[in-house]
Amino acid sequence: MDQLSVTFAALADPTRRAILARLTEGPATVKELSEPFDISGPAISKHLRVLEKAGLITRGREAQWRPCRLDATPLEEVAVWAENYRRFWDANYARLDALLTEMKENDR
Amino acid sequence: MDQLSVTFAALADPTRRAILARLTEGPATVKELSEPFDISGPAISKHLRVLEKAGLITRGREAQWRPCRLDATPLEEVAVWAENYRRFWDANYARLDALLTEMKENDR
DNA sequence: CTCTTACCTAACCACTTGGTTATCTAACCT
DNA sequence: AGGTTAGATAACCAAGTGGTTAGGTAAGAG
Repeated sequence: MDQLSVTFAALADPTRRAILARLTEGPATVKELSEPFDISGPAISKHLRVLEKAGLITRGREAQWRPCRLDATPLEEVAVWAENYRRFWDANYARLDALLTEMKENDR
Repeated sequence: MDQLSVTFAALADPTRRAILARLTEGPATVKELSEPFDISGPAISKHLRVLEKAGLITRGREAQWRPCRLDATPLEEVAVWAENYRRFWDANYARLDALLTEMKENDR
């Protein structure tokens, strides 16, 4: 699978996006990351492995803790990819705008 | 599942992203969309249903054809989401830059 | 009316995913 | 040394995914 697919797949889970959001406030241990969710430790471990394979986090070692930190670089590719479609969602607004104008015309 | 998760999941497949890319050039029938890929018709049908449920395409009816057209509006949410992380990938560049500067310093 | 074309649905298969519990390692604390 | 804490791994399970083939429907063409 290509990098972009792996990234999108990693982002397709709300728990994983919440973990990323938490990591914007700074590094955190696995325990800290798992606190907001009522799922088991191993489940969190799996999510972290998915994020790590997608290159979205990196993990260090400090005694018995394995602190995670955000690495947002793959998200730039996501942003660039999405931005290429901007003219199409803009186009929809343009079309809607045209429709509304037409309706006003017909009203008169 | 929330809208964003469904959108990301839909985008996590290269075939589906290729279909979206093709649709930027204008509406297309299912047959036309399936041509570039050597997978069966039903497989394409499934991909289209995923895209439709994600709100990324709409489908009309014209005689025996069911023309698909792009609806990029869910991608705006994706772009906005990713943009919120811009400062973090920028931060990485900043850190890398600092590192390179430091290495140059040490070289002298 | 029959044939072909475009497309969908159903049933099936192998593989992946998101979760679990149970068990292990590694480091710190008495 | 023994106990606790942080975390990973293994084995398992239900549900979802991406593909297949077979068969169905609906519309245009001869």
